[in-house]
Amino acid sequence: MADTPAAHLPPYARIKRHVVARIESGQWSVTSKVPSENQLAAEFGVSRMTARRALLELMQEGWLVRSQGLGTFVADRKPVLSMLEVRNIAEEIASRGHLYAAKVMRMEAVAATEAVAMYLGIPAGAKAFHSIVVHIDNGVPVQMEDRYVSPAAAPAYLAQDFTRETPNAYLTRVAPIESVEHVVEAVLPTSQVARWLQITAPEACLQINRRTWSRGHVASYARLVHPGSRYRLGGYVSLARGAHSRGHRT
Amino acid sequence: MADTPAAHLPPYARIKRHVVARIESGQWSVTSKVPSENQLAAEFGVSRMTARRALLELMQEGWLVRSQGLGTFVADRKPVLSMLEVRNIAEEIASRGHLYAAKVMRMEAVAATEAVAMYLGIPAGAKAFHSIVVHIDNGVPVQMEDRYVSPAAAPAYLAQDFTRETPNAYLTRVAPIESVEHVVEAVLPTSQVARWLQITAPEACLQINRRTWSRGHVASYARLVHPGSRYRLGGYVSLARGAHSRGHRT
DNA sequence: TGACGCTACTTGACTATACAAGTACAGTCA
DNA sequence: TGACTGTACTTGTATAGTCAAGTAGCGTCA
Repeated sequence: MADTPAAHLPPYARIKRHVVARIESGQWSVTSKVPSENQLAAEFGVSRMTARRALLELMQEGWLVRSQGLGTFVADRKPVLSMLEVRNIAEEIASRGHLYAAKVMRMEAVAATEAVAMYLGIPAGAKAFHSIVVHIDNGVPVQMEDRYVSPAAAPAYLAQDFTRETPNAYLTRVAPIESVEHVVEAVLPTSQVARWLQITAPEACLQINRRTWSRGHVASYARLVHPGSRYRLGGYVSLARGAHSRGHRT
Repeated sequence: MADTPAAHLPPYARIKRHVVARIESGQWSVTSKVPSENQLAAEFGVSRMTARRALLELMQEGWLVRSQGLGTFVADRKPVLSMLEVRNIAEEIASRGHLYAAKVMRMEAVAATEAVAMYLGIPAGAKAFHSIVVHIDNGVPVQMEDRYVSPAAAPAYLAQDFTRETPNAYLTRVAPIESVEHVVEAVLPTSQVARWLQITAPEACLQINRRTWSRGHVASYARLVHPGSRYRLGGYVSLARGAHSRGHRT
């Protein structure tokens, strides 16, 4: 798709089209760096805010991945799914939650941030248990979970470990995914996460925010970063924004 | 969820929290009007662009519905789905595509816009067949489809009708939904659409962009506005942004 | 070697302003 | 009555600048 003549597109849309054309033609391949806001602004003779808007929208649409201080990169995109695939994948996800082994890398009590508190249904600043869990599949780390658990709803087999802070990794089982809150695809792993997942290049990761329930209560709010598994979990089940009466995206 | 103390939230986030709190507490009910950008800016002592950002993000997150010239309204939201529900709904959608009757309200040959051309894989400005289809369920109009069909891929039973422009409504069958391109929920029906769907209040509609295939080619690109059916189609199957090598959101 | 600080560059947040474009409504006029 | 016009208000697009915050790379120094 080449740059076709104007057709009265506003500047920000023209920049979007330009970037999409470069990506689709393969000139800018996956994970390669995209010109910065200032570079695009200069190239198109617009202000930085206009170039910025184009890049932000393309990020939301899944074309790009952005990171403060690093830059903007071409995201890894997946094809549209048929209803049949949706059904099969939903089935698999619903059934295979216990298949992985997992290592808990870190565990500590923290004060819940605004977002975490909202998901857990506790006041902001209240104590929550934070653990970092790396999921292992056939010896390969495929998924990293940044898990927050409300103290009241902590399952028994984990609660004992929360009483002491343990820097050592140990194995635990993984709860099945019961529902998906929402999915954010525009994520670059932090250096820490990249190390855990053995990522070298700036590879676009998948970020899933999910909630699990225990005895009818919200038990945990987790963010998954999940670059290398067979199914890219969240991308397939990205469906619901919002929740019953609480919970949002910020 | 009341307005809890600051916690170093940037202004735009504080406005978002304020609006969400009003919605969740029921002070601002569904489809009721939200303060305008200027009103919020004055109330919070920020510039219009900052208030605007808050409203725009809340729109993307499904809290609000906006329309130029009209204003901003509280959107109708749905609960998070379990994997089980996803499976069931995907199954139903995949199987019930032929259940509806439909009326074609208008049919004419038009020049494809940038977006339509991209979806159909034809050059912008090339001729496409545009029809407006209203779907009937038990005598009630539940869905309106703004359908573009590439002339090369037009199915035989429709092609004959494309040769003549017909202002008269007539019944046709509805092709099953094979896949979903993406879903936009933040939509107010135009006055025309509202009339067809017999909507009186400014009710938030569901907009689905989908593509169907015919003999391996992209046959049509349709936008569905879908307020009243039992399952709110797109909201449940909103999953894939982007496509194989073409197609985007703008 | 390792810790530190500096610089250059990136995105994030925000201001204040301007004009364009779409909607609703009241008023005018044939 | 019906068509038209102007006004007020809304969101959409864009500018040009500021400062904050995060990252990488370099050199310095103990």
